[in-house]
Amino acid sequence: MDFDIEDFLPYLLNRAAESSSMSFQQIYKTGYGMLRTEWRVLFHLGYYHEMTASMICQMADLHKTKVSRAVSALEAKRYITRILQDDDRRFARLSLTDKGKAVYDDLSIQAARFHNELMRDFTADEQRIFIDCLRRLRGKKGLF
Amino acid sequence: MDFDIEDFLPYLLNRAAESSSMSFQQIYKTGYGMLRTEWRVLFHLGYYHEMTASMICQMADLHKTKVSRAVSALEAKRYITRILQDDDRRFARLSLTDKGKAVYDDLSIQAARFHNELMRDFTADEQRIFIDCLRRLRGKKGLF
DNA sequence: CGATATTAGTTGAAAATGTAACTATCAAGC
DNA sequence: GCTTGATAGTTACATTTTCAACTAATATCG
Repeated sequence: MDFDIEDFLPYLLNRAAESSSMSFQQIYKTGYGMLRTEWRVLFHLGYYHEMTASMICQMADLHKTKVSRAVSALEAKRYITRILQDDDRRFARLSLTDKGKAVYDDLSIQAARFHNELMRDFTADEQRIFIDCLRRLRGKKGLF
Repeated sequence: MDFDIEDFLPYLLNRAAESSSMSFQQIYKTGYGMLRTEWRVLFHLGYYHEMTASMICQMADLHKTKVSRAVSALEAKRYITRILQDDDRRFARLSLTDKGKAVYDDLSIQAARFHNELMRDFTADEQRIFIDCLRRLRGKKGLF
């Protein structure tokens, strides 16, 4: 039950997350002037094709104000469009423009390469367990 | 080489990190009015007893401005003291006050409990591999 | 139908962070 | 000892994030 600073899970996770995110950030930041949240929104739309802002909030664990601002920024860059849903005009269906799709295509290839690069040092078993642990952890909330 | 959004490592790491950090944040935030960086600085000092700000920067992967501000905040709360080093007055040796030590003692117990709670669902093997992967990842930089 | 409650999303102000320029102290070379 | 160059840490300013209040549209209940 002793506290070992170097093994404290939230700390380890944060450092690993920051370290990997900062590296990859170079690509979408210098390449396309996007912030992390914008990249997140973009790849959700690239992957799931059409979503509302609140769906993105839920799936990506992002606050609605962050998504709202990211969506505005992406719209200003002409990477996405919003179309108000006719039967419920509170919703806006978001999707990528051709330009946004091209950016997604480029970045998703680089993301896959980056991911594989990060994983390269791990054995297949390690990779499987690692990813599995992360997924199981992701959903855990409100323990304390 | 396909891009699977749900397995993209930086994304998984970020969500797991955020999820666990937000939970634990409740404790030091509501209990002691600290921010995440302050908690990080505090536990480094509690664990390593005496450090300079730049040592903390290095070990905790924190920018010096963040540490500088956290140190000021902790000092204002009377959790730490700084003593200028006599032979090199650029350095300040940071250490916990009794009050700070008490806070650390409390929080480190809760941190250990929290950590174990998070780990509980994993087998011993999974835990070992998981932690090991995180540690190995933490150091990786500048791949891209 | 009309009042109230929800839900989607936006906006403004305050807090936090990142960047870059700064001060202060020490080290090295001449 | 004086100039130049590092290093520790701070501060000012711009960007980003967070929090709370807000608008607009729909749902619910009498």
